[in-house]
Amino acid sequence: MIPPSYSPQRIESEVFKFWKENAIYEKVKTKGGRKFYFVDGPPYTTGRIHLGTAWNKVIKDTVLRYLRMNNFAPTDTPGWDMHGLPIEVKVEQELGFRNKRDIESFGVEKFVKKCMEYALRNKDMMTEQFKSLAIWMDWERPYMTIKAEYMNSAWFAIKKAYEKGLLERKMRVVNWCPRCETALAEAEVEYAEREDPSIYVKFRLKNGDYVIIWTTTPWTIPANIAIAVNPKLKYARVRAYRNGIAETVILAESLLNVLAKCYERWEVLETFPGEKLEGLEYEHPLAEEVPEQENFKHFIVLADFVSAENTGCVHIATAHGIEDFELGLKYGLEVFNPVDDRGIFTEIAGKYANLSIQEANEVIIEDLLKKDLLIAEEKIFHRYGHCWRCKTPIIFRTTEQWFIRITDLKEKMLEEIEKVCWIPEWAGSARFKDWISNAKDWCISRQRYWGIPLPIWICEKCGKMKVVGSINEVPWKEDLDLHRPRIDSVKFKCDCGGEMSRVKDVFDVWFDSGVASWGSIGYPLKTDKFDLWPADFITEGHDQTRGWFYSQLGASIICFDKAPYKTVLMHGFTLDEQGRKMSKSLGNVIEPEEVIEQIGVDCFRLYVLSSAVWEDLKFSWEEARNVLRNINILWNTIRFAYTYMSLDKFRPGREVELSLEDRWILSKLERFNEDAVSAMEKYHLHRVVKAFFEFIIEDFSRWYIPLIRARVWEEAESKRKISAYETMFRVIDKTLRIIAPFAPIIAEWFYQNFIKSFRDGKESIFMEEYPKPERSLIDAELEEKMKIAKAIVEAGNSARSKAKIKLRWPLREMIVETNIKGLESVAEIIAKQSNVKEVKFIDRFPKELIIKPDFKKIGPILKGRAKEFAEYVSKMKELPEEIEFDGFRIPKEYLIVEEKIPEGYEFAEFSNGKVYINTKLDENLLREAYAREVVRRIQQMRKEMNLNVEEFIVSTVEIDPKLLEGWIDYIKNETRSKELKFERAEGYVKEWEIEDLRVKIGIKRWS
RNA sequence: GGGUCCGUGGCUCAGCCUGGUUAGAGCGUUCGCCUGAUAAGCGAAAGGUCCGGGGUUCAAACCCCCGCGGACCCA
Repeated sequence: MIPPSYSPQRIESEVFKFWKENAIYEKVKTKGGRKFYFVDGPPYTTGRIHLGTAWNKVIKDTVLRYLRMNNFAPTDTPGWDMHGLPIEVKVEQELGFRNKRDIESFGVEKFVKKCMEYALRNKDMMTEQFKSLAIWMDWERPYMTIKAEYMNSAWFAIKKAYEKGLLERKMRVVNWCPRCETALAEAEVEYAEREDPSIYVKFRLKNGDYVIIWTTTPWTIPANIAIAVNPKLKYARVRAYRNGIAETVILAESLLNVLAKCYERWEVLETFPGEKLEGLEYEHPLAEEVPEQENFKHFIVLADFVSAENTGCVHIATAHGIEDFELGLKYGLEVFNPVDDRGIFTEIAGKYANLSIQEANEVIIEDLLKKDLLIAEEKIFHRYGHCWRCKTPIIFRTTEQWFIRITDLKEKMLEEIEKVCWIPEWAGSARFKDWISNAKDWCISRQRYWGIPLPIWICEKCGKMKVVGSINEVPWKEDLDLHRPRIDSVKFKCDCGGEMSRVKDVFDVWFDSGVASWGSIGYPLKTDKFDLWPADFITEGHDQTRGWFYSQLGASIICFDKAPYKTVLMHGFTLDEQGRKMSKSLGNVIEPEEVIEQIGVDCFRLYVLSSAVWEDLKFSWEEARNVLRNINILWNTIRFAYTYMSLDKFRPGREVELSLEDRWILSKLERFNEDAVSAMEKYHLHRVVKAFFEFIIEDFSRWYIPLIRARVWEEAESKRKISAYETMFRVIDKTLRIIAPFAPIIAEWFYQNFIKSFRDGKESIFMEEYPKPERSLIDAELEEKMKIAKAIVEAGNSARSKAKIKLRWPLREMIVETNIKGLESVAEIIAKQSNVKEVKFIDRFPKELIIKPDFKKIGPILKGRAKEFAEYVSKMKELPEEIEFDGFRIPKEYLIVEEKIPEGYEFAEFSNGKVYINTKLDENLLREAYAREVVRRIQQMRKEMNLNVEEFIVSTVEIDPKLLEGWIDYIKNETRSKELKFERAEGYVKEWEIEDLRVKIGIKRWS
């Protein structure tokens, strides 16, 4: 039985139950023989999936189901990314911790355990959410980045890097979070608007002149080592006056206006290129406050990166800026870093010791002011980097970190991405290429707890280094857990006799997922599945350009000199209806559950799969509900077919005589099939969804079913009827299989409840093969003709609506004026759908022309005789090239020509011509019209009485029987009336108005 | 500041790669129709500077260049 209306929740629970009880997933999983290696990009275990994560997995599931139906047995191990700062921060919040000291005193072991529990709990919650989206993956056996086997895969990679000389420890400026007290990767820095001080400071040269610098980080001045100017830029030496006192200052010539912030007037003494300033020595502005600074020489250096902004002179603190540091390497400048891990000044900062950088900002500004070195103090709003987890503004600090020399691998990486198939193409050729070209060495060390420990041991005595590439080198065999702090207790003997201890750091969490292409199959600990590598297919959002696409490529080049994936589908982001990011602070987050509750899993899937995969998806409730409406139509069409087929105990496979519309819909079906398959080859999932809706709504529901209605209502067994069943069955059967990967629940449900009521089948639709198009059934010419027929019917409707004649009223004739030939074959269809008795096709419908002069044009020529001329031309039946009128020669351009529609006709245009309908109703037509009006009303009353479709009735109609002469049998037949009497209405009685007649109709059950 | 993508009726989008009838859908609006798929369905109408400007071309929503706006990534 097919219930009258589509209830997603109801069929979901039935199908989920069916799948579970019969272990369908397990059976389908092992069905195919062809190998396919898919790697799931592991979602981070935040605890809740959001719209984007849901979309991501739906894409994956659709592809996997498609592959399985094509006899592949794709790997479908789901992954979980479970380490890292985000979880540490969450756990810290739960425990009310403020900093690392709190963790240390709580105990690292307990803390790590908490993190693990938290990650596992979240993983379980998210698993349930994914399952409810009908995602068929191997949920019982996921890969997890926290498992020893997986961590081993990361160690393997780092060992490889070490062996290839790609691992190095070096002093570098890194993004540093003073709250989390750790280095951050580029990818972990989030930019946001922020207010900072903006100050202009005078630095006194040894010769007494001043150089003016600008900075938004006063706290970096204690670490100042140099001033940089651009060698090519023009600088000016200026005498500037303030309160009558003059001093000499230097800054970029084009930026002299800055002086107005402090000086009343000034005069330029000389100008010169920046290179002239090189080597000039100056006094550190806070020399007294920071005595350590006495140890350094301060002088002006040259740098191309200095631009003509602010003052054109840049204060350089080698410890606090990437460019500063690099410049320092070039000039051999000292690195003076007075700020500790927490962002607090150390003892060497002199006066500022123990102040945080924020506190120091104020004190420093005050000191500069006191020393009369501050030219101006302002505020600035600018974009500034923040820690992605705790939102603390990051600082730049020079620290010793572990790096992978990506810069050495760039060439190879660029070469390898050329071999990858990117969808869309520009994801690789433009976006990813750009990112790699700009890639810097990868800082892989983090000074944290919850992560894969760096497997690097260093001898405390001789400094020798040992990189452990395998879990097998760890002395314990049981209860294998490589996490901190236990791993920290492992020591190795050095050749020199000393003891080697592990470097305390853990891996950047991006490194974890970077090894997924072999970590997910347990390599190198297990080798049985490694022949699958590299991945045939992966798909993630475009944010993963810098993330997983990149980390995987880097790690893979290190280990295997080869890209870890063959095809990458890059999908978009989910945004809100206005195209904004969904975020808690904006309050515009839409939960997947919310959507599913409203429209169901299938509609959710079809909705997210309906827009171009690589484009951002602006979530719209309106559109989402529209999908539900469309699926409802699918439901109704199948229910329509089911009602009659089951009434007639239909079995497919009987001899048929296909009529025109049958052949047409089958042609459309095969075309849909072909489009679906070719779209899937390119992973253009959205094209399949679009084609599906177009086929079902436009072709099947709106056109085919109305055309065959009369055929399926026939009482007797007829070939015409069977052919319609046969056709519908084929359409539904194939369509369900085509769409099954996208809308698995409804497809399975109809497979069980519709398809299998009429033919034998497999246990599940997912054991069926994906349909292959039968191109021989595609008939382009027929499709074209039908398209025109549709257009003609629509034009006819339009003409009717102009003439205000209802479709229910039959018309004598329709005249189609067109130069298209061969439409006779669709004449019957047009006639039926337009409710006209006859359709004629002609090249030219004879019409009277109304010819009028264009008075604006002839007026000036003919003057007073224009009226006479108008009368003359109005009698003309045709339009000549030229008219001779009383000695004038009037070209046809001076005339306006209108076509007069013959009396009793109305018309409308269509793509290839015009459609005229004869609007005159003769007696016969009128009687038929009345008959149909009566039928319509009796049907309405039958419905109101809740009569069964097959039940017979007795009808009584209070109307002059002459009005229905010749149509009595028709009425009886249509309404299943055993008797039709023209007398006092009885039974269920209703009074109706048919045009201007009042008619009482009564019906009652026949017994 | 740089890279990539996107910009088409009130809204959501197709078309663009491969230039060529009158730029298509759906939603919404207005008017109507249909009726045993029916707590559905269908049609018609109104509504478009195809972001703006330049170029190439016989011809540009489509190809090229320069702007503007948005998203993502980077600086």
